[in-house]
Amino acid sequence: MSENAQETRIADALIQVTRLVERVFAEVGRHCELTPQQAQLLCLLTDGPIGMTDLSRLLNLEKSSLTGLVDRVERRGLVARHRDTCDRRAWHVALTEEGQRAGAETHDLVNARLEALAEDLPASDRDQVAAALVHLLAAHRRTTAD
Amino acid sequence: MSENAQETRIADALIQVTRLVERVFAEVGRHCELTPQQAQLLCLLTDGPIGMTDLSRLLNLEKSSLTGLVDRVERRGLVARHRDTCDRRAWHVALTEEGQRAGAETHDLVNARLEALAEDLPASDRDQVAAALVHLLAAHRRTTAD
DNA sequence: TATTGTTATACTCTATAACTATA
DNA sequence: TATAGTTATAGAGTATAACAATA
Repeated sequence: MSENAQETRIADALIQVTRLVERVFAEVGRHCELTPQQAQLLCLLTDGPIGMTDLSRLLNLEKSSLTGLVDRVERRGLVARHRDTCDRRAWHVALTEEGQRAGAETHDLVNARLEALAEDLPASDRDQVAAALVHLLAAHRRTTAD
Repeated sequence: MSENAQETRIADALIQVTRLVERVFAEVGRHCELTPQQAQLLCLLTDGPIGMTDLSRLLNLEKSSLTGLVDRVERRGLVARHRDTCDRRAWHVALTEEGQRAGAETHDLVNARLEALAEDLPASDRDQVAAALVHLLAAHRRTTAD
């Protein structure tokens, strides 16, 4: 019974954290003149080019939805599509020079905001949350890998 | 340096958790024939009626955006607007009888999915994550209260 | 005057279905 | 046949600005 209450608290906390992160992306995005979705896309691409199929999986988007999102950001000159050298059907999405700047700024601001929240925690807690969240994500991956 | 890496891991983990929760709402919503946003709204309302201003704060939405969201769900007969007895400008949004069913099902499914992830954690970790997340959220509230 | 909520408008976001090109 | 990505379409979601009604 008390165990159940514990679990409910986790679900609630996860949902609230989600709204917090969404808000951070919205606010940082607005500061950079990006929609939340565009901000997320640019953040992902700061690690390097990603193929459309991988992107749609990472962002939980149908391929056609991603096409539109990439179109709009490409129209603004922030990303470019490059043909895959091995598979002529596939494309990689990469940041342009201007996109690098916007992406880096967005990425840094988002991380700074999220890290600032964690900074408030005792160092031991910080490690534990990170580890536990990673554990949680791994649990999900195992579930969906079925 | 290693501390910084730790913090970065938290930010990344929070972002990935966010995408996971978004996905859960999308999948559960689809199962209930609701959009992710409608599913979230109905989940919130399972605790009882909420005023428009409070809802817009809880969902991070401009008032006008919320008006549209509530309109669409009201058109489907899942919620109804009721005048505030004290303030004639204000309205409360409440689930209809049909909305109760949809909201309860959505709420239960979402919580079950999220709790299932946590179940995989050792009980001690579970408590710690919940506590730490709550701490994180409190840190944010303190920040925005300025 | 300030607050609550709506309307009007113009986008962006998104999924579904049908399609093209390549593997 | 299967996969990578696009196009067409329709609707949902969202913010901004201007507004109405009430406090």
